[in-house]
Amino acid sequence: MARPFDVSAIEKKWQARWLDEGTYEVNNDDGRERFFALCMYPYPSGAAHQGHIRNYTFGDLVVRYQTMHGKAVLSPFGFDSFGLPAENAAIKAGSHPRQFTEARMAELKSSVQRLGAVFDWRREVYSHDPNYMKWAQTIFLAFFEAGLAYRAQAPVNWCPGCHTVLANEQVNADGTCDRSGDLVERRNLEQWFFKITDYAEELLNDVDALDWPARVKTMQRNWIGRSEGVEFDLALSMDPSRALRVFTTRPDTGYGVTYAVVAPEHPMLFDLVTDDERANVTRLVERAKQASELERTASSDAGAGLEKRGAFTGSFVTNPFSGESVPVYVADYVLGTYGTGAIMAVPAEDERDFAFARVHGLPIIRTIEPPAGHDDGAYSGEGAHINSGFMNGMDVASAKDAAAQFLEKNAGGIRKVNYRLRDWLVSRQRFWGCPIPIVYCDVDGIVAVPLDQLPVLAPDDVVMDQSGQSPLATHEGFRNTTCPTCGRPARREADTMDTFTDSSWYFLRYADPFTPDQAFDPVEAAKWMPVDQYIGGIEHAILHLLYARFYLKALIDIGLAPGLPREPFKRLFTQGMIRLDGSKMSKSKGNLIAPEKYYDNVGADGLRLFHLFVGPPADDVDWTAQSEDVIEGCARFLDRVYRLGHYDECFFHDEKNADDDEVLREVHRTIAKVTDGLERWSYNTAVASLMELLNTISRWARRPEGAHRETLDESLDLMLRLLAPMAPHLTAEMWEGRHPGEPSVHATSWPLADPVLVAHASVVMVVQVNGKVRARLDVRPDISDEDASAAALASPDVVTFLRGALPQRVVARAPRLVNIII
RNA sequence: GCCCGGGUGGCGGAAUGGCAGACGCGGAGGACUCAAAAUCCUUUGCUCGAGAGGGCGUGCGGGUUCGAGUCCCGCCCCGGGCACCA
Repeated sequence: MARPFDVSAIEKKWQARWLDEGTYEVNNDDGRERFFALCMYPYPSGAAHQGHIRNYTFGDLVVRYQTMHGKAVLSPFGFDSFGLPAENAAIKAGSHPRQFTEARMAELKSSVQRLGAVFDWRREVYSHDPNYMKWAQTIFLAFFEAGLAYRAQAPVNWCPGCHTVLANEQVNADGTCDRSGDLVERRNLEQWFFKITDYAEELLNDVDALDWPARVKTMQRNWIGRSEGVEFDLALSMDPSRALRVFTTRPDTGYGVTYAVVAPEHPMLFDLVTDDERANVTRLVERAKQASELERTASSDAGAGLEKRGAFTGSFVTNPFSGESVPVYVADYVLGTYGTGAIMAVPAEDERDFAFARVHGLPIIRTIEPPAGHDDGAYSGEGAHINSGFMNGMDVASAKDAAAQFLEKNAGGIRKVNYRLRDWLVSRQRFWGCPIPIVYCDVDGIVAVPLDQLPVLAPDDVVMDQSGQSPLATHEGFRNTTCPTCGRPARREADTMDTFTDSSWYFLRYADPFTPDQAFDPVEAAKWMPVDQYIGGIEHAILHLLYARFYLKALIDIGLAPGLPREPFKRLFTQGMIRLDGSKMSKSKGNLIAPEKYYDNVGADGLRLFHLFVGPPADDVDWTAQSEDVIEGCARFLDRVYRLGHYDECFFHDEKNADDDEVLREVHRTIAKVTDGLERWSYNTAVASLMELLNTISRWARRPEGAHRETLDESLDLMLRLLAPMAPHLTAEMWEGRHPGEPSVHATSWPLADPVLVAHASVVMVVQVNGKVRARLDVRPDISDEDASAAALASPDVVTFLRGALPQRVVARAPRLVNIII
């Protein structure tokens, strides 16, 4: 489309100026009120895609808006530059992931600059910068010192597609890899973990106070999964001196325990198995070991396959409530990693136990009277206890308490809180990540690399063959070293850290990237933290946001971040994703609509306006054939702003009159609406009210009788200031033309609505008869209910409509409405 | 199965319990033009009516209220998250 101004020239001019003049650089000693605005650390996948554009459009609006409020706004940029795609691409191309990554970084950087998003580029940080790695490794070692990083053998998730282990958080519910979609395998490996479970309680409690979207908070709470219950002993019937320890959240249903179950991984399992049952049990355990999570959880509902998936051990334990002997089974529906890895089974009140009991012909004893009409299945709701000795008649809560006391007295019971959250597995058998700075010595064991030898950098000549072994393990020059403690030959750790470790503290480095001798100076970081507004995708609702919260708490506790707030992100906004044909638009799906094609035509301002206007920022956007038209519509709006600003077809008169005043009032109402819209993330309506204002001003100034020139200028200036955070290039250019030699529009303050002007001189009052609109009257905004009713009843339309009928009742809500009931 | 969202014109979407459909896209008609593009103007929920005007309309069924897209109860459908966590 033909544009009335040179889009490219204007945009290039201002982008260069913001960059060259360091307009959006802020120093840590800035005296203004501070605001930390942050978009999530992007993975450099190449030129920005629409998701990035959306993210930085919102982020840049916040930066410019808060700056216009007189604040020192920290707006940093950097790259989450380690990661698998670069390594895989490098393997394919026979190059080094660094080359690949840095080329993609340059592309992404140039396309966010092309959008006109402004940053303090002096603070740029990227994960594979040796200077960043040094501090990443220092933090790892500090965690190690403090016992927060440890090495353990554990059944872990192995992704055959990614050739590495994954954290629990990276495995989907169906047992597939979050990244590659491959079915994840279980392997028993020795790996590094971070003790995030130490923080489960605090991570859960602190969620409450966060100004985050409710659903993200819920997802975090669910992921942590706190449950209160009792851990106690089930004594072996044959040998009461030994016991099976179990955890339950429903001790009140103890009289209904008709069997017990241990997980296939349970350490006591083979003590319990009798000779007769050994073959069956072994078969089940072998199968469970090899089964993927998917297979193990697949047929959960129907009850199909349950028979195969459980076996009698031959042993019995005593139900401490009833004193009866009940059989012990092994079944893979019980997890080795949760609670004690063993449960008391109550089929009447637990669906899973019920399904298993049905298949294996185990007795079912109700301990809670189900409500009338309940089928014969498990009932886990409220109700009075039956068949429960001392608990008969009690409700669930009091029975739980009574049962807990009973178990404390008679079965070694203790009340316990369990969490679903597991420790964070951070080892990755890949090359393109930050090496774990550890050395293994036959004499001294696991030894930290001395701080003055950091960073540990991977050599460049490593073969990345995806054999499943860490690429670094095959590089003898890297692998062989000497023990820092005893000097004898030793071997380096060959795994790298999960890249989520990099994104767990980058915001702290942003706050103080200048300190040479530590990751960040806590005094400097405290000046900016917490992040006032964090913006990113919903896909990070659990992983990144949970890890980063953990990191900050841990850093404070081990003394690396004294004085910092314990939560990193005060406010979070999660933008909707962009979909094309129903699926998420992403590089990996290959369904990108590149922003470049719009830059030359509608320009960055037009594209930004589209993302602001197309719908609520939190909602997903469906990219359709219509999107192109809407983008053009946004550009058309900017063209009209430009033409009006140059008085195309405008006429003028000298004496200010009531029409002119009314337009100025509309301008002030728009200030109020736009401000409100920007504050509550209703960007689409903020843009809409500016469009409306443009229509109003434009119609007024182009009437033959014309507009008052000074009022028009005042209105245009205010409109440009409101539009400045949304369409920064055009508004900067127009402002410069209208105010040569004065500070830029972005250096002006955010307009304040004058409450006197916002108030309406007269308002339209609706008159209803029986709830239907029958008349509209102009009234003063401060009209009383009585006067409003009188005016309504006197209005000719109403009189005609009533035709003498007598009002039964008149409801007045002055000045908005009067409803006459007949 | 459980927990969140959501369901409004042809489309994206607006609406502190008070004029449903702001704003934009698309459509129709018109002005300008030799013509087109661009621009501007008018119009645009459905329906009955020549018109004035009327009726109906926010997934479905009830309810509260003078008044419900909005609140309550019961459903249906769509999207997302979680799902043997004892």
